[in-house]
Amino acid sequence: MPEGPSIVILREALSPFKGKTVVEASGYAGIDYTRLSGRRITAIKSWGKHLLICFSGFYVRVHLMMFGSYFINERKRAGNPTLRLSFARDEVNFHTCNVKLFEGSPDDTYDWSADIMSDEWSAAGTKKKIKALKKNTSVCDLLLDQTIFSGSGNIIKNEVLFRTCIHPKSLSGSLPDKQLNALIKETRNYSFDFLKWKKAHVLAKNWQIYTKKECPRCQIPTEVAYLGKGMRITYFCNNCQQLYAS
DNA sequence: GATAATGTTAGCAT
DNA sequence: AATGCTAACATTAT
Repeated sequence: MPEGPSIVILREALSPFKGKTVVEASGYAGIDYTRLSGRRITAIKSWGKHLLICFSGFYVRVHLMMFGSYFINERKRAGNPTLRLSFARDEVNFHTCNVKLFEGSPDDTYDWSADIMSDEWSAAGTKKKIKALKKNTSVCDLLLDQTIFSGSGNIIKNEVLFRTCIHPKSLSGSLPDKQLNALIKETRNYSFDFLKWKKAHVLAKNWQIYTKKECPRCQIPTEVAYLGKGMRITYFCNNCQQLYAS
């Protein structure tokens, strides 16, 4: 389900629970659920694909992975939740996700400037991190690297490379400054389009290259390949996406 | 019913 | 020591 923008939607949906006290927590994540009982939620935050439910002195990280789902004041038909938070009048259920409790505050460990959806996101900081990478890092891996583009996923990768006319087999160290800047800027920009379209339930309708059989610019058939370390599916146009890999 | 898909990481191997 | 690869996990639509 989730790339960064989808987690922003989740964070916003849970924002009314800030200040509320957890009456009981349960599930099969294996965390110490008793820690949450009677504790007040101090903040609902997110970092990339991580949802952070914050309490005084600790926080719970929820990662929806590939198939995670959540239900607010309703329950999934089948299956037990990984995490259930029961409040006086409400209930939140998370299914099929990775849940972990951390001591301290998210500020201790998270680099907010890496989060493509954050107010603190930094283009300059992102560029600096990319420059520090090996020059032969593929742009496919780059756009899925959560320490650099926290929240970017496979859809964002595909659409951003198409929008910036960069061939997915390009290497980070071979990108001219102009293209590198465009890549960084467009990753954030598209992510906010993603958020807007996801909220309006028209995300897939606005895909230009992802899952497409034909390039919307050239009308020639798109290429499909499994690229990068993770061999993730990649759609691109061989004609209008320029290869930088000298 | 098989397949593949918006993801990550522990653990082993090099 | 650092890097790389694989298996594992879990759900749902096609």
